[in-house]
Amino acid sequence: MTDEEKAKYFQVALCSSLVLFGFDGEELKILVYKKLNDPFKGALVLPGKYIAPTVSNDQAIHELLIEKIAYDEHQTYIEQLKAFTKVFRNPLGRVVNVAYYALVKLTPQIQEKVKSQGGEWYAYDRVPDLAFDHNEIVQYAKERVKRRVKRRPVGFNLLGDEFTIAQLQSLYEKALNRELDKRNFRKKIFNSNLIIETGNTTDPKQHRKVSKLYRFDEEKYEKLSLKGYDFLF
Amino acid sequence: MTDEEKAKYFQVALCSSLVLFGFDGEELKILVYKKLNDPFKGALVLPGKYIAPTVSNDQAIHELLIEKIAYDEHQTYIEQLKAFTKVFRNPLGRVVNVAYYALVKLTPQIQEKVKSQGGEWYAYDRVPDLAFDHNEIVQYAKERVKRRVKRRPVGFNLLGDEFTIAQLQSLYEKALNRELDKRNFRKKIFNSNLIIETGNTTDPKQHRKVSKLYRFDEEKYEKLSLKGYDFLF
DNA sequence: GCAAAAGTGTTCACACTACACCCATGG
DNA sequence: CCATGGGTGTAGTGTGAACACTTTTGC
Repeated sequence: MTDEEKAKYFQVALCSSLVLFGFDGEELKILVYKKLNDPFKGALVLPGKYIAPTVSNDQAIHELLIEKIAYDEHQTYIEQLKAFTKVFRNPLGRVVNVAYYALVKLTPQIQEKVKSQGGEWYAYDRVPDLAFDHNEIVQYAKERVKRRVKRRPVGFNLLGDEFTIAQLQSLYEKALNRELDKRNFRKKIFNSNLIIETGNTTDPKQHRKVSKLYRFDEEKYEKLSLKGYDFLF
Repeated sequence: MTDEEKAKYFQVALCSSLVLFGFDGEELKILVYKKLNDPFKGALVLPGKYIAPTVSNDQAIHELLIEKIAYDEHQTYIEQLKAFTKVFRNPLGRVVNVAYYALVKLTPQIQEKVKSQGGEWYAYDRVPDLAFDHNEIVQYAKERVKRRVKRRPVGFNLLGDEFTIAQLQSLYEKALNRELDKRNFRKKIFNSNLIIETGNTTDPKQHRKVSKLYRFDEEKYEKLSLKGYDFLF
């Protein structure tokens, strides 16, 4: 490649946006911010950042998650969505957005950190209009999550170490956007053998009736997934 | 963003590589080229090109397909795979590769065009080592195609307007990389109701016994897919 | 005693699997 | 007449969907 060609091609900027899904045991939510500077000052956008040529996208997303929610990387599922590449998606010039999504459990710590950063959570199906092409990114992320949840047990990243079957079901209902039958749900989950009873129960003061707590059997899943096992749903 | 920041960020180059799957009725193949200039002169690579900041990726892929195979865009399935973004994937500098894959039927015209361009087809499971991170891209593409073929009738793009059930089955066997039972295959395909008998048959001179030709019912598929219908397999 | 949430089985329909033989034709 | 490839049916198994009542306990 000649110097001239290099000058022609090497003038694109890179950024990454993140569709962060948080589950608080009740609602599945998406994180957005109000933009503090131009372009689109005041508009709502996904968390994101520009990426210097020397920085990897993974590194950038990692930094973004630290900065915005002080996350625990071992309990967070992250995956690239795809590149959003329209020529005029950003008024500053050609900016390619390599979008990601992540799934986290909403702990009080995260809630606080997000608040201090000016972030706002919106229910999964009530995300307002966003600037740039971020509506499209959110739409794409939702579809991806729906599919993933059906075929891989990614949902467990949205729950704590221990959870009740009811919480798990509620999560699946939110992500799949439809109601599920309690008995069928339990059957399916227990048949998968990927859930282990921990022996603990919920705090009897919080609910009428205590319920058993379970955890996800990661080891067994690793083994199964090596054999090309598909979850279910 | 200050001018300084702009200078810092706007120095990435964009390229797109294409994993082109071709089916000739027998074998499912992938197209590669021998690289004519540095870096990696002489190595095998996927077809691809650098993308100027003013050109969209879709446009670039379109041009690439025209240039390499003179394709018919209405009979070709194209989809973005994802962005490959490693910092040091290209010795020239930071180059983000937004990879695509496409599915085409190998007509004699395409075969000829490819030959004249110096392209070579390799059987799906016998693609040799490629330069850059193209092995990884091919691997990713194969997995994507396998999944797509299971859930959406994309396979039909690899066949002509009319095809026999045997051809269709052979294609599925190649893409899924396993053998299928003839009777079960026919049952599944006909139950989907997405296949229409055209009334024509294969040329009696070519085979011992003529067989019926079918075509894909695109209209019906459009309707079904709006309702969230998943193909099968 | 009642509201709220946990927990539990059965039946039916459908889809997937495995499996073997006859037919038409060209050579 | 035989080699090639097209075409066909059944039985068994497993999975998904629909559906209602009992138990516990805080108030």
